[in-house]
Amino acid sequence: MSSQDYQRTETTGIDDHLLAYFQDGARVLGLPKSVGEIYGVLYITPVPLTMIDLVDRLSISKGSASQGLKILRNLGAVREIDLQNDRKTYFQADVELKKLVGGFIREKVRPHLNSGQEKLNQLRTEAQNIDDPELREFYDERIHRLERWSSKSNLILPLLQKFLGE
Amino acid sequence: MSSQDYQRTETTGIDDHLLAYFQDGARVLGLPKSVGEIYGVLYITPVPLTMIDLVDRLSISKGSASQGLKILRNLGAVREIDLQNDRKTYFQADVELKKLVGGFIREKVRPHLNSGQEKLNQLRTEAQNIDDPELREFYDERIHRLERWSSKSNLILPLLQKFLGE
DNA sequence: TGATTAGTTCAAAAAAAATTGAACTTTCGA
DNA sequence: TCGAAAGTTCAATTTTTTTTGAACTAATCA
Repeated sequence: MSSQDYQRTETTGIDDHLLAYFQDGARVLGLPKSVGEIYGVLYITPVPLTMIDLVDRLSISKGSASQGLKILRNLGAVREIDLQNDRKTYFQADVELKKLVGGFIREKVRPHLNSGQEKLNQLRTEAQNIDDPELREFYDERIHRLERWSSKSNLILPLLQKFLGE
Repeated sequence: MSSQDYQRTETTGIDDHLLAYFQDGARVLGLPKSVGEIYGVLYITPVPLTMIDLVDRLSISKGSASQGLKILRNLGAVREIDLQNDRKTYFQADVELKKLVGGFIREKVRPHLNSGQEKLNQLRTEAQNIDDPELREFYDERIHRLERWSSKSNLILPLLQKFLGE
């Protein structure tokens, strides 16, 4: 069964609502709407689809589809399928959220946490150069709070990942 | 000690890096940069500040400051202080992250989860109208996965809140 | 009361982010 | 080896979000 053969029938109402669901989901994660839509269509389609299928179905440009699929692949939300005797690449949603959660943490959360930690280190160094002891102490305390928060987040991420990834 | 009296001295380097830190933090939470900056300045200033102090310090418009403070107040990230014999309202950062985390979940996360759950209910209803039994089963299974995910998120939010709110 | 300052609101401008589409590369088949 | 289809890239455009600034309300004081 190829992506052309699969005919959709009475599912238009569902599809609209499903797309809205995934558009919203993308927003929450800070991803472009189109990325949510692409994942949505793949999620609800029983057969793998090509990029062109997505372009047709969603009326988006090849550029968007290509970019969106790249993002989804990097997140691990979408699987690539190469068939022999077929030049096209087919895509399928990874419905296990394990990978998606992991990918999101890896791509979107960790980098921010890490750069944040670096910035805190800089701040700590600079705070040492404050002459006024009272003010220095104040800064130290505030920076310390941020460091605690930062390490707490680092601590909780793997747990979150374990819990959410069924 | 009023907001005018408090003179900053050798903290310019720190302040730049601190602002960068909070700008980034705002981005992560999907908030405007200026909101992060406002919170940042309040966070690192030992005395409460007025809106005009923030306008001056950050070179932003009154409109931005007013809007930003509104957002921060709604999140519970910032406290309002009214002094008698003083028409101005002073603002202070709530450095306990408890409230900020709570506010963020309440204002930004919950609404999405709730509207998502509504959308899922609709989807479930619509799926019942699919004639083809095989296709219906497929949709049912996929929707069920989303429901599981949704309730899992609902379950974890209070825990997250408890853990992160020192 | 009128002048002055604090603060809000919102339409318009500016900035940022997403999307398009055309030019390009690669791959396969005839 | 050529042509056609798949897929990528990126400058230009469109859309969305944020910020500004001017007009407004409200409160204080002389």
